[in-house]
Amino acid sequence: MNSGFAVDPGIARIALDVPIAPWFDYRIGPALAGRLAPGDWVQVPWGTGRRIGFVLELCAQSDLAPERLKAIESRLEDAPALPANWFALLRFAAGYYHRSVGEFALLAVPRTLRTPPSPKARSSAFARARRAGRGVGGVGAVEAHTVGAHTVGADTGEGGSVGASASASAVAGAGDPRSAEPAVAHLDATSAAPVTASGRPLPRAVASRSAAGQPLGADQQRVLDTLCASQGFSVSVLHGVTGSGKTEVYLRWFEAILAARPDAQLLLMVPEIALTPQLAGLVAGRFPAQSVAVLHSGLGEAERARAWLAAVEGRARVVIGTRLAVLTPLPGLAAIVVDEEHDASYRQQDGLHYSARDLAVAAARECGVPVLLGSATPSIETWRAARRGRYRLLEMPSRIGGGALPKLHLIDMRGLRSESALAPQAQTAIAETLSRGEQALVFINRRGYAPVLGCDACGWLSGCPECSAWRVLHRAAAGGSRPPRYQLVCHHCGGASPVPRACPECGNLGLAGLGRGTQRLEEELASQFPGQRIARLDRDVAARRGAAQALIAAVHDGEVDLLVGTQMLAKGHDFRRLSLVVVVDGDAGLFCADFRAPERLFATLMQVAGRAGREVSSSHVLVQTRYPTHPLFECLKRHDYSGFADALLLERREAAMPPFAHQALLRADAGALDEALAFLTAARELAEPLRTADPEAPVQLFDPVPMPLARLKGRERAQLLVEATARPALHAFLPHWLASLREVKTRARWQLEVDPAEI
DNA sequence: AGCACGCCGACT
DNA sequence: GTCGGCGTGCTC
Repeated sequence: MNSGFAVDPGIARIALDVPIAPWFDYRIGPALAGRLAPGDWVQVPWGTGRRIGFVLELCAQSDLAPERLKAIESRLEDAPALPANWFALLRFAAGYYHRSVGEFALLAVPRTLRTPPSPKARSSAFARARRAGRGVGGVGAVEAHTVGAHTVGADTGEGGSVGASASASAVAGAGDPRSAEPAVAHLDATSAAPVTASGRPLPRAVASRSAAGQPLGADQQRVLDTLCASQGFSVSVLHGVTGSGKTEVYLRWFEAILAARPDAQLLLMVPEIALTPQLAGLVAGRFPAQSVAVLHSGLGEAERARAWLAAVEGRARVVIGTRLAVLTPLPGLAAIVVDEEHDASYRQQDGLHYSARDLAVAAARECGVPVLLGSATPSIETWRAARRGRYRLLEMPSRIGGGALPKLHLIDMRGLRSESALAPQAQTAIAETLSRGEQALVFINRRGYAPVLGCDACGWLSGCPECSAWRVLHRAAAGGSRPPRYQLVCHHCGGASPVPRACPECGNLGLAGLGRGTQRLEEELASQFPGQRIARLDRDVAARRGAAQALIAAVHDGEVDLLVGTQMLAKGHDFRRLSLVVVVDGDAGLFCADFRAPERLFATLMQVAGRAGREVSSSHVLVQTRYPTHPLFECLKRHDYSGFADALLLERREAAMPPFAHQALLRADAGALDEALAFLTAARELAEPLRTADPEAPVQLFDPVPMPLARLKGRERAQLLVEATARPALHAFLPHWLASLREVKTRARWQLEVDPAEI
């Protein structure tokens, strides 16, 4: 500012959860003049109602005519202050994903706290959430579900034997907040040397001691020492095999930071809701329960508001959460861990698209703190950054306690004509495993009874009327002795229909389910292995609250011999008596159109293989495949993620595909495919004068095409891929393009996705 | 995105 | 005669 005159900030730019503009200008009335600052929460009139938003900045003038501006109604006096580093993150997110700050800001705020209070409410939503939080602790919701020692101690996969056995005693206290000893209190006073937010190196003595009291393995200690020496912003990748004890490293690092700086806040991000209760239970056992806050979409509104406020007001030391948690304002943020960083659930797919993993790195940068990305199979983007030296690579190549990784065998399914889902070798292996009193897991990534119902006379198949997909044959829960009932369910729109008595095309009565899913596999196994206790876990089973937890507990208690399930089983659970894993369809996605499919398959197989043998003497993984010579399996057999990823990077570089190209996807949907395609064609033409502006860094646009799942919920969908070899070129092009797209008159709905996951 | 208004079919 | 379907249009 070179003006000698004070600017009269008569206008406030307000962030609102409305996607039509990056901010909205409001007049500051006399009552609020001089009392408003960026970061303040305000209530403003909006249309016929009112909304809650934040002050982004104050200014003297608006682009809008003064008579179109409304005045701010009030400032929310008891709302928490929002840290500046949070706004920096929001600005980055809004710029990167080309959305408004308000959309990201208000997405992160629990609904109860951003809903204008009804006139009859006696106290504010903030006051209520604070009252509820006092004395109960942020982790309250977790304790209620996971006090049982078997559930908590045994389920946290990466804890490995160190973490798991340690938690058995720690968690006994976690159920009762009064007896949960604060882990940091055990650390000696000399360790309390204060460090700044960016952190001076911590004494080794601090890092190697913890409430768990068991020594770390050499790999773990080396990684921990490196992490504790981190100063300021840095990105580390913890590449550790399943069972190498990554969780224990995270917790020791957090303990060390808190010992040096008791007011620090740590963010632990986890991929799935299913994993949070177990992990939260473990963490609550290691830190004072009242200082742990859990944030995921499965929480009730009140619980969420309470945990969020505890985090925002700095009362929570450790915040555990799923992807949404990355947008939580944390005034004392000192470090971030992204566990299973490759996991697809870090990507928000519908509505506002973002990668929570990437935003975690951005948040760390904005706050000047270290971030750790942990995985047994890092994403290819992360792996490349590590290979280039942009991220620091930390390796934990072996299981703790010298445990052996499972031995992997391929079963060649070519020429095998069997009614059974399992090859004879697999059946024999299961029988032998069960006879030794050990457990076996059969993995099939397809839920339901059969993927499609078909007519054997005319070839009719059970298509979904709303989507370009088959309706899957599902067996409804059998009621007592009644025969099982079936229905057809679309896995995309959720639409269900009764199974027709006869073929709707030709009237033939011979309708049959084609192929198999978890339900049919369970049925087959029951007849092949009579007398064995068989359990199934998939999304249908887990839909009932508490069912998944109960089933997992039963497996741990040895009440299950044979386990059938989908992806859900592959994540995090550490089944110590499990010595055999059979993958029914090891080829799923191997030749899929999506170029990321092999990466996902490798991660899934590696993960499901990792379930086996953490406590048995030897364990085996059998992968049934029709392509036993595929190089992916060669790497998998050697547990050689690096080799696989390096080869993949080479391929991607030659094909100029991500991460060597940067992409954005314009998606449109309409009642008719032509409408969606017409919009995208117009969009492509509008891009022409913009993309040639800089011939040195070209942006390339492909032809508009129908999406792989062209029809969804009755809407026809199409997409247009935009690609550039340099990210700045792409991001320079997009704002101009988006501005011109907003002028297009179309009935199609559209949205831009930066760094699309699937193409 | 919400949430209004507005114009046409099956119910108390 | 109303309730309610979702098409269109606006929000600082």
